Amino acid sequence: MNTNQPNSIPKRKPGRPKVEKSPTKMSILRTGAFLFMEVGYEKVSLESVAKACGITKASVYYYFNNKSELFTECLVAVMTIAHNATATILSEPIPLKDKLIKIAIRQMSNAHLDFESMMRDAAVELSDEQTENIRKAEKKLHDVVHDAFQNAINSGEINNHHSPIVLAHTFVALLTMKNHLNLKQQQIPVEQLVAQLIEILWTGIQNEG
Amino acid sequence: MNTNQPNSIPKRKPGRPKVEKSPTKMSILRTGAFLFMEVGYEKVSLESVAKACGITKASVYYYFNNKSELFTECLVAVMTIAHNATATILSEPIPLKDKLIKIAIRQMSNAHLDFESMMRDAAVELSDEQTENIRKAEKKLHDVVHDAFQNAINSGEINNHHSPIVLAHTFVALLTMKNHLNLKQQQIPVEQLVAQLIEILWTGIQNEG
Amino acid sequence: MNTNQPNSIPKRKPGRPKVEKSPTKMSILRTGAFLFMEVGYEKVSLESVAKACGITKASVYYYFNNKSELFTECLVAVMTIAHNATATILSEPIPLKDKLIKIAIRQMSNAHLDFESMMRDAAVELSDEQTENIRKAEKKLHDVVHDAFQNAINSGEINNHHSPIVLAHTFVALLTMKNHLNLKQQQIPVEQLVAQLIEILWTGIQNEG
Amino acid sequence: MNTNQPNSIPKRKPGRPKVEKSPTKMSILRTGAFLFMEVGYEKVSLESVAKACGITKASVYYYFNNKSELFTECLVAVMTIAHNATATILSEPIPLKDKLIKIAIRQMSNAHLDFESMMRDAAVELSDEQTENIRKAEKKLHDVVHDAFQNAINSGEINNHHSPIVLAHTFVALLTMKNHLNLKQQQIPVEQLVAQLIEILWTGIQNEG
DNA sequence: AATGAATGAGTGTTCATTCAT
DNA sequence: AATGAATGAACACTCATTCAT
Repeated sequence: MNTNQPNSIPKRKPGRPKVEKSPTKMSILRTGAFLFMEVGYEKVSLESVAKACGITKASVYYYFNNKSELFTECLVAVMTIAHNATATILSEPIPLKDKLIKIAIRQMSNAHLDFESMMRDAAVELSDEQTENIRKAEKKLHDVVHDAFQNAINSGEINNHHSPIVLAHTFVALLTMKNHLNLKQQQIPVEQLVAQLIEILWTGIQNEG
Repeated sequence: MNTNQPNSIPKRKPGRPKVEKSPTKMSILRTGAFLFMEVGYEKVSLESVAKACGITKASVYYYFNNKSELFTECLVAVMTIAHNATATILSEPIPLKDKLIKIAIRQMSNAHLDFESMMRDAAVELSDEQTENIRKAEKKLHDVVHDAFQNAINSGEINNHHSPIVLAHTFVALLTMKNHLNLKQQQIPVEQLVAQLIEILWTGIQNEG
Repeated sequence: MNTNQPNSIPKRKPGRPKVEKSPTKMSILRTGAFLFMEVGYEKVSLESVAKACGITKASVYYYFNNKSELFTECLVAVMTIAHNATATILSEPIPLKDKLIKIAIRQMSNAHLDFESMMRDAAVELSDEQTENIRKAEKKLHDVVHDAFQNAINSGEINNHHSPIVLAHTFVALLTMKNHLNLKQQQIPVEQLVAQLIEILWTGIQNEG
Repeated sequence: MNTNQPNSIPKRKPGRPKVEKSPTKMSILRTGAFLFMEVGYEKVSLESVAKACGITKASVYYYFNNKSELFTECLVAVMTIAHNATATILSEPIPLKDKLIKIAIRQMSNAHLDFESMMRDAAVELSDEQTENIRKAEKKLHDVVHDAFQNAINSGEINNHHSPIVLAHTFVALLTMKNHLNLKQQQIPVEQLVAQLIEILWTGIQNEG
């Protein structure tokens, strides 16, 4: 580009250039996501997020207009990551049952709250648009599981006694069990727990061929 | 009151004595239980409990030392009631599968939060003793289900591929699905949902005899 | 009242009886009124009101649900007092001109902001009902002045060249002049200032009889 | 820049030089003046000024050291403009009464806050020097009115019953009435309102010759 | 010349808790 | 038995101001 051509001087934006994806913003997102998943919407104060990032509350507001907006962006990020990881596993050339086990282990290893509980907690403060955005990200996650069950039904890998919708929800419901069990004394290793859960589910849906 | 005066000996009423707890205290317990189950620990203010009872905040403190104590007593009450109802159903002379369905329908018909989510919400504010008290009440509920599964295994009604502990937890985990599904568009009637869920579980554990 | 009659025991309300017009509440009202009139809505923080009363911010909230409610009650109180004082003066058996002077002196001696400026300041935060309440109290003040001018026109005490509406507003507008003059160096004694102002107004409206 | 190099002597443009102030600074001044007059000192955030100018908050600080300085310069500018306009009208060869009407109409047509209310709003944050600067600009406006009244008294156009100081202030006070009336239901056309107000004032001060 | 980043001080509001009555 | 009064600690959010780039 020739800056000497009088008619087409490409005006370089004045002032300090913006950093691509500000590390501070990323730090807030990561910390927020972790905290929200850990203790829920209400119990996370912006002060705590800031402190965990080593910055000030006001700085959080520099990047996010308010708490519900931060929450939304954090949740969408988490959902997107979970979706990608799940989709990757589902596309592997292994039996569905093994995929389900891998997904369950991964999910349960991430300490986090039950998704619906958290949404209920945040519900009153989220705008319709924000709720929709999170739901959209969540639906993508569900859809990828739903499709996997649908395909398995079509290919005869599992029987067609149950709608893939219910199967997907059942699978997700089982994933929350880790929280139920973890908080009590009986510490069962994740792998073992997953194995048993999937076994139960699988016996109920497998094709007897 | 002078108990020595012959005329004023407080005659102990014959028959089963009424519950000794003052009606006000009972009212607080009932209201608190409902509200806590409805919206969780943090979102229930003592002011709201008082107002719902038609009394003042200070009156709540007259009967309960603090919020966590009220919470504890409410939860223990709820658990005890649920335990009794469950035990009654389990003692009926019908197949285990039908019992599970009856229990599931009853549980899901009571709109309420996921138990574990609520405990996590309240966790930081509960003393160890309070947590233990609630857990004890909850354990009684689980035990009664656990015993039912154990008996079914012993009697051969279901297979012995899975530990009764996991079965009990799986069963309880499935019970929380109502919340997951209800919050979304697809409104499925409780009975139908229960039927499908128990069907899946049952196929996984029934004895093939 | 006979408390022995079993059917009509006048239940004495339980608990600590409420003080008639709580001195604390009165103190808040007085202090708030003074501060609001002195520096306007936004610049008065509830913290400052509380401190001026020797209590805590939370205590202010014990008596008033929020800032706008406190503001409303303060303003209505001020307006009511001003109305009563004005009405009293207007009912005295002296010439209208003298009444106007007395009113003006009283008004100007109370240091306060221009009423409309303050309302504009508070406007965005007041509910429609609150605004209406204040306006109602203000209207009573204006009406009593308006009626006085109307009567004077009817009785021929002043000419009928101007509508009583405009006369009332002109009179009130002149009352705000103290603020304009006071803030500058030229300190003119209130009485002298009032005399000149009313003189100008009066010459414009008196009947030449 | 080396001014010794013969080829780069910055040639001073012939004729009247353009206003030296950068267009950005002028934009800030204009926008600030408008906003301050519209909603007062406190309610104008530097963010809003910047956004209205299409620049950043930090840029405002590049041209003005702080908010009170911006306010001061804005107000002085407004006052100067008002002074010039008023002086122009007063120098026209028409009767004083007509001049007053023209001035009043012009003033009332510019939607803005009462000047004194705004000064009181900003008072605590202005340095003595800043306050003085604004007052000086305002005084020039008052003086030109004051002189007009003085001249009218000297020439016998109006009577000498009132000091020109009070007359000037009375005139200015009447100018604020628009705000008082506009905010209520009775919408009176500016011209009609002005006519009535000046009529009252005029009857009170005219010479009966 | 102009900006992105960051902050400290303050504001309205809520709520569990205490205490004298 | 029940209540009115009062409080301290926390929280979401705003804004003028600073500074390196």
